[in-house]
Amino acid sequence: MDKLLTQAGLKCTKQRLDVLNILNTANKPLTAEEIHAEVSDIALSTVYRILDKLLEKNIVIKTTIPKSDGVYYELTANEHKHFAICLACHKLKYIDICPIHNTTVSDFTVTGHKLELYGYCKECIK
Amino acid sequence: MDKLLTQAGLKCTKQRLDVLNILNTANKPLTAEEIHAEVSDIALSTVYRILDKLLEKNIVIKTTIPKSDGVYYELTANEHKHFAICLACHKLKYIDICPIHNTTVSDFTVTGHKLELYGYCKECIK
DNA sequence: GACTTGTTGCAAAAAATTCGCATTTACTGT
DNA sequence: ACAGTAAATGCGAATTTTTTGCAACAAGTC
Repeated sequence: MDKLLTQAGLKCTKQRLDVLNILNTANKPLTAEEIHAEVSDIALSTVYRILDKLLEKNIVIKTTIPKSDGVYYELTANEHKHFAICLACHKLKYIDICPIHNTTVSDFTVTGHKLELYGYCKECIK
Repeated sequence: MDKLLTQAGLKCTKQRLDVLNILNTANKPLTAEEIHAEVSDIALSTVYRILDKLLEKNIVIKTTIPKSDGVYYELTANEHKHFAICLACHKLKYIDICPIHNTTVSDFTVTGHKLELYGYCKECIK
């Protein structure tokens, strides 16, 4: 986990490792508040500053979740960036398929992507 | 444009049409502030309330833009939801290809999606 | 171990979003 | 067209979220 930091030229502090670990084990996007709530002894402003750095280095990405307030963060490295959101019950369902493989765009080198599907889950479709 | 509102069971007010038109002509995601700046005589709180309703009815979606602050809104109806973001210069490039056609997920009925590609544009790759 | 620079904590400031309430407006059925 | 009804708006204030300044602290380097 600390390789992410050192490779990006960031100092490897306890606080940063905590944030990374929480994002990693959560396996879903979290808000700054949620991250702060999980680590007992870290200032909220520090969480924001850490997230800023991680965004800058493309270690995390920001996202929003339909029908949920606020901004969420998740690890770029996690292959859990793909989910389907039920527009009725608002539950997230992680999907493992990825239809984006080897997508090419002219005049652009693709290094990553984010995909969200909207629709209705089995329960709500009734 | 007003069909979107009446079909969703929303009253068709001047303010709502203004917001929809701005989102439609902008052809890119806008923040609440940006929308407010474009319509001279509408309260900012009203912009937020309108956006809430439009989200609720799935007429707009929320999104974030890497390296930009805040929450952005864009029309679901617009087929401009797909863009590539350069991680170096942070420019958006709209893409017209859609690799998601007819994607199916088990136990889920897909009605829409959002796709963002990350990478480097021609200029920055050098 | 001392040095240098980047990081953190805290409290305060700024920005973004929501809320309460009086007034106005859009739709419905005459 | 007209009155009635429920919903939408404007305004300011309250709340929530995010950023900032600065002194103390900790990580990486020699």
